[in-house]
Amino acid sequence: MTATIAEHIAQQLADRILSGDLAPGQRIEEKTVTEQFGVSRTPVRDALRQLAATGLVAIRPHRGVTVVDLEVDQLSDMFEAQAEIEALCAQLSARRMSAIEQRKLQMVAEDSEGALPAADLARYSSANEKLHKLIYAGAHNDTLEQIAINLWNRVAPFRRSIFFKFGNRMEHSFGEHNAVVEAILAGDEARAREAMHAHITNSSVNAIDYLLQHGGDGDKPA
Amino acid sequence: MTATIAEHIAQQLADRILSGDLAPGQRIEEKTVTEQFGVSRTPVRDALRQLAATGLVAIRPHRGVTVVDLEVDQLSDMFEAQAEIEALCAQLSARRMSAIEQRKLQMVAEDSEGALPAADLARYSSANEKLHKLIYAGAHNDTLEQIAINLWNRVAPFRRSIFFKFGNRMEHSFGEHNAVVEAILAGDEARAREAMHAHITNSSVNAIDYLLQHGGDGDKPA
DNA sequence: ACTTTTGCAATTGTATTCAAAATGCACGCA
DNA sequence: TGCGTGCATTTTGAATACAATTGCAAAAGT
Repeated sequence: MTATIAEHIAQQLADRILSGDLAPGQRIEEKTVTEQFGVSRTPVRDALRQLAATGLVAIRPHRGVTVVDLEVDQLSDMFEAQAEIEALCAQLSARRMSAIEQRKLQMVAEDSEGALPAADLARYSSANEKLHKLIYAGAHNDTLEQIAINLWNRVAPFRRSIFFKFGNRMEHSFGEHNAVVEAILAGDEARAREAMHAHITNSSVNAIDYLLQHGGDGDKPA
Repeated sequence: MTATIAEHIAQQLADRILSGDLAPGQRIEEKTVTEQFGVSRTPVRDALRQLAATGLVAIRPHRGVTVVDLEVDQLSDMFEAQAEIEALCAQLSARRMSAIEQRKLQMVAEDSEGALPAADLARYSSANEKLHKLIYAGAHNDTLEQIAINLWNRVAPFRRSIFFKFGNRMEHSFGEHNAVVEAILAGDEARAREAMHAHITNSSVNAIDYLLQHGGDGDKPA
């Protein structure tokens, strides 16, 4: 159960960042984390270094740790990169997915459809993440999968806060997903690539617009 | 000038890994590093965590730190990912490079040509790295650039040891570079993409072959 | 009243100490 | 003679203590 305290803390903090519990721009003091987990500063510092490396937090010497808060143009870069990377994963998935993987993809797509009538955002969001990660894995390239997951995590805090503000986005998203899934199941690499590229690009537009309106700052408390 | 000791150590260790001074698979003991730099274990540990996050070293709980030594199939994945990522960078470079960036690219290409007659591997290797990194930067996407640099660093120790064993590879490499550069200068996205993809793939073949012959192990001392 | 400077408090960076896990070796036994 | 168990050493993980840098605030000077 206990790999190492530092690892455990890193995992917990990452979850809290991804879930939005810790908002972009928010400060993370070592002392606070220390008290919350009842451990010394050493494993906390280790954990924070790990998170910094994944890009979830930023550490500035003598100035402390903050949850990354991206400028609009940085986020644009990240969205573009994600569009390209995911498009690539979709293409490779169309080429390499096994029958079992394809079936799983179908099942998740169908599950997400079930969330539409009830406008169940939480359920759709969960299925959405599963679907994308299946496509990462379907590319059958661990390096690429890691890159894709990392990108996903880094933009997650921003996409999430936006996704819940544009309800109608869910239906569009579903339609785009279907296009991607169909292309993958048909083994049509080019179409899978294009469909995924369009999907990520579309879903990015809302996020960018939203951030432009709100001055690039996240939903910080004070 | 003094950012922080940990950062400094991380930089130094990274250099030693990339230069091949620390070979893949080699163990890195905290105590040793401690003595070499004349500091305590804390900043050394910080540095090692940073390196672990970039993928240059592997840390296994209670078992110490080693320079990453990849299995053949892991390395294959990495080469494939690199081919795709660099191809993407080349494509975007063809689309977005400024006149100044294009000129720099030309200059580096010409410089690398100067290394051919003398079979100056060190000089060619240096120009080679510059050329690739110019293309990363030319894509005008910081996220993508970081991903590309990270991939480059991770495979560098393996490419390097191979590059010096296949002298004739240099001329082929130069020819492929020219194809990429020409396509970028012409603004031909598709051709730039394909040319770079072919280039990385070709240069990977030797590395894979070499590693297969030598049992997947690096050039460890003992 | 405003600007500048200086000192204090808080937080991070570094060193040192303590504890726990893992590796290697020796001894004993089959 | 070969293998397994148990102990000792070594090395890493965690906790604590110390130092240095930063940011703010208060006070003094203009």
